[in-house]
Amino acid sequence: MNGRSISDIIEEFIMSSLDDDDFIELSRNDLAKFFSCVPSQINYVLNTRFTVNRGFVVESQRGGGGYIKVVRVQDNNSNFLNNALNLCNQPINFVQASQIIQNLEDKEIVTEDESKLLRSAVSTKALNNPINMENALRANILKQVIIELMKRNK
Amino acid sequence: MNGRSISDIIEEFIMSSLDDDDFIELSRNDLAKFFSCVPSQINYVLNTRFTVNRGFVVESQRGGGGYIKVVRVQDNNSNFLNNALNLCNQPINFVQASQIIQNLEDKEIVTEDESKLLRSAVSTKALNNPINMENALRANILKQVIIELMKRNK
DNA sequence: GAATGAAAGGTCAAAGAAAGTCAAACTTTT
DNA sequence: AAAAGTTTGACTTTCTTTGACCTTTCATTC
Repeated sequence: MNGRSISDIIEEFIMSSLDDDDFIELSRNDLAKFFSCVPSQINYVLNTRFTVNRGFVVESQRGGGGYIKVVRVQDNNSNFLNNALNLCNQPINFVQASQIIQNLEDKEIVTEDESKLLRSAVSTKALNNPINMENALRANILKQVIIELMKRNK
Repeated sequence: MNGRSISDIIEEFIMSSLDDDDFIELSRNDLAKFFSCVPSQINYVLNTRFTVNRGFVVESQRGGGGYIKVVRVQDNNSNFLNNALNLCNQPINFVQASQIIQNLEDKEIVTEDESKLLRSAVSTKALNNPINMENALRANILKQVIIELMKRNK
């Protein structure tokens, strides 16, 4: 039947909680209790309904005082950004990446400074070596970013 | 608006006590009493929030008349950048990277916008999967950056 | 001047409090 | 019947809170 599932109801609840605001913070456990479901159901709703493609980002923190934050990310350039985002579902070489970044700059979505930063973050140098070594890789990326920053004001 | 745990509140208190000054002296016991927590909670806050990477040094003295002194360390930009660069010669996890970026922002080397970009570029999400696949990885990084950009102008 | 006791602060590990993951079981749609 | 979508719960990870015990320093007292 096309009656609404509990997930649909939770989705609607979160949606209307968001209302005009750009974000909402909620407690996974409380929400689960409120809807008499298991906490992981909240994750299911979040993962299936509040995706980037639908214009949301979810952030969270565990432990005491933990929370889940649902952020709405609609904006004026949403078509262009969504396209770019979809391009990112395939591998992208540096030239392509650089073009994307150039477009961001042309549309004034990022400043020239920022586009330089981004280019350095995805440069071949930054991404050269890794064999499943997240931290080493990250270090390398940051290194490039910092070198770029050193070029600022002389 | 992300501050619900007692640790967050104590952090905020210390931060705002610091305000313009570059150091503040406080009594661990009094603070703990004030916030109705155990004294070691103060240490927890100090250890997790007022770290060197975040630009603080904590000094203390035991015994009668003991105290805890939280000092904001200042450092010129080129020193700081050099230090940061050196840090990048070892693997860096996201928390560490994030602290470095925060410092860049605090020192006004990057804008708040830029620091958000950078954080997203080195986020665990961005660097999660790779097995020596530069392009896929880069795509992933860009994806994160774009998501970040979507948050701009609402 | 050494011994002592109180007054700080320090450490560390266990317990607690969230949230995350993943796969199995179930339901609905095609 | 197969595929797709949903629900559930056991297990994991992360972050915070708490308390018992330790160390250092200062002020007395002998």
